[in-house]
Amino acid sequence: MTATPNPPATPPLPGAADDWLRLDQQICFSLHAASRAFNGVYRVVLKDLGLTYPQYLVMLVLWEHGTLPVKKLGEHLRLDSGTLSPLLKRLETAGLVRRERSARDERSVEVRPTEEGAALRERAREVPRRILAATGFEGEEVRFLSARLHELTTALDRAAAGGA
Amino acid sequence: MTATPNPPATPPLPGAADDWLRLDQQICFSLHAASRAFNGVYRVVLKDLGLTYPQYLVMLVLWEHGTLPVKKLGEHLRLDSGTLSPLLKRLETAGLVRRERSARDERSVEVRPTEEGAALRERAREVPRRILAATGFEGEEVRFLSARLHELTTALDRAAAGGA
DNA sequence: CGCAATTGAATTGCGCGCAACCAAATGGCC
DNA sequence: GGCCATTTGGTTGCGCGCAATTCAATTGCG
Repeated sequence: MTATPNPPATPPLPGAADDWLRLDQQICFSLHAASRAFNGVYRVVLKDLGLTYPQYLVMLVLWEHGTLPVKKLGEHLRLDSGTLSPLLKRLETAGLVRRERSARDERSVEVRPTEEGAALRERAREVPRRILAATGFEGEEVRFLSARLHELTTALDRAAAGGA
Repeated sequence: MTATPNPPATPPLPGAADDWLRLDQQICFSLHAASRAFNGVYRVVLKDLGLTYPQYLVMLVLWEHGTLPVKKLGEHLRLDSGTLSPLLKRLETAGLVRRERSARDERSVEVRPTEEGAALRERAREVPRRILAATGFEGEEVRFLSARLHELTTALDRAAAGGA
């Protein structure tokens, strides 16, 4: 399955290029697919809670830090207002958070979990265990993988920001 | 940064649950963030080619396998027609592929790279090297990470399909 | 003080990912 | 041949994710 018969036309670089391309395909596919597969499992597990995966991420941050302005929320999650604003509006409609303009800085919007939102934390306690079970990995492996992915993200962000 | 002062209210499970939750946050965040970070780097690198990341994935498959029906493309990429149909339509508009109903099975639509689409392969040869450089990882590490992510995807897909 | 620059959210537009639904073609069965 | 389930793509609807724009509030600077 991993054997290319021969590049049919115009290879301006030596054969090694094809190896790069194959490697690229690997990491391309595997990361993309893993991300979507994770999303799928979270979708199933979170259905009971009425949360999507990104909404769950938001609630995780709010459970840990309490009330936060949209800006801070975005920094934790690497998301901007273009993504967060409608998402938070939906969470508010669902009765899980409240959004109110800060008194001392009218530009800022404070996001605060409601009673219901805070209560949801208890129902969410089962989630991590079920996710870990779905991975079939040991906690140690997950931790390791996590660390690697974090390194990767840091490097990629630097590269993207640094121009190329 | 990873120190929770103390769970303020109603923990029905012993403290270990908080560790699960933290671990979940880790893998949650790291995978999600890594996926988006990768997407961001690809966005930059692929801009010259006029391709998005998923479009690049489609072209990779077509470059390797030649003409394929939409169904097969979807199997390679784990994507369904809901995603592929509009994407392929855009690739066709861009002049990179042609779509034509199969003669012997009118249900099937064959996707074939055009001359221009095939030619794009040469311009894409630089991409993998630039991506790998952006990761700051060695080829070996990438290979390893890829393999792990592939395992992860397989496990997660099984779990999602298997009901839980 | 007044005015420009900056900041924080919201909005718009577009592409992806997926579920749900639909239509046409095919193949099996009587 | 007629009737059915299955297969294959397409369409719709909704929720991200991100770039670009807009707008109000704030800050900084003369």
